[in-house]
Amino acid sequence: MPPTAPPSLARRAAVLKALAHPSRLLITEALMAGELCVCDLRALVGDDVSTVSKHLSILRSAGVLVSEKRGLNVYYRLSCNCFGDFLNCVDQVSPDSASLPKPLHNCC
Amino acid sequence: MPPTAPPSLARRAAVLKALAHPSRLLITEALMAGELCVCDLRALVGDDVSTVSKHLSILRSAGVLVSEKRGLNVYYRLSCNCFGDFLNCVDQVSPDSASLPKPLHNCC
DNA sequence: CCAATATTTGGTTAATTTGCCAAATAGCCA
DNA sequence: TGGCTATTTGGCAAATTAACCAAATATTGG
Repeated sequence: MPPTAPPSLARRAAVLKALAHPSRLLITEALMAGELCVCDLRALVGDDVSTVSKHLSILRSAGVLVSEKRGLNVYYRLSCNCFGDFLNCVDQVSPDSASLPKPLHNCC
Repeated sequence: MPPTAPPSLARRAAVLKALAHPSRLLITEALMAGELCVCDLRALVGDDVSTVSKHLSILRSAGVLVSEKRGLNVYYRLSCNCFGDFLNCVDQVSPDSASLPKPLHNCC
């Protein structure tokens, strides 16, 4: 077997699932500019702190984010800096294939 | 407003949600090699045909896949060819940050 | 040590998602 | 036309997810 095990379907899906929520994606996009503490992210998202904390927990256990406690605050940042390209691909997906005249070759 | 509206959070999240399921991701990966009909995909996934059809419907309405009917069969293919790079980013996310000794700089 | 602040965890309820079955729809050919 | 095959749709029960409140935990400073 290879030194790095082939990425399993479940593992890839878990990462995508972590990102597939508006609040969690908003958090991830915000962290592309640099680390933020939970209180910053709470203000950004607007939900209850406990809700935001659970979103962060999901992103962290999926490996998307890493955290570091400094004083009273916990700072979160992206574990990878490839999310820009990642989102570029997401954005290349057409707004809604059902609404397009031609079903094929929507983009790229 | 720009000719291409800025990609909304909800729109991006919807695309990711469509991909964030093991069966749907398996389908998407399989289609990277070229189009397949529903019966091929049913055999690949192993679920009931109606279940596979619903997965395909979700992927199509998210804009990830496009379909074309030829004869009795419906063929599905990717709307974009950027998914290879896309999955590379997903795979760069560490297996589980919680299991790593150091919380920072997991990858990239 | 005690109080104050920041974050996480537990628990509950509502909403969404999943996957199966059965039935409907569509295209092909005898 | 009638039957056959492929796919989609409707409906339902089980499982999962989301968001809130309350309570627990951790850290700093007086």
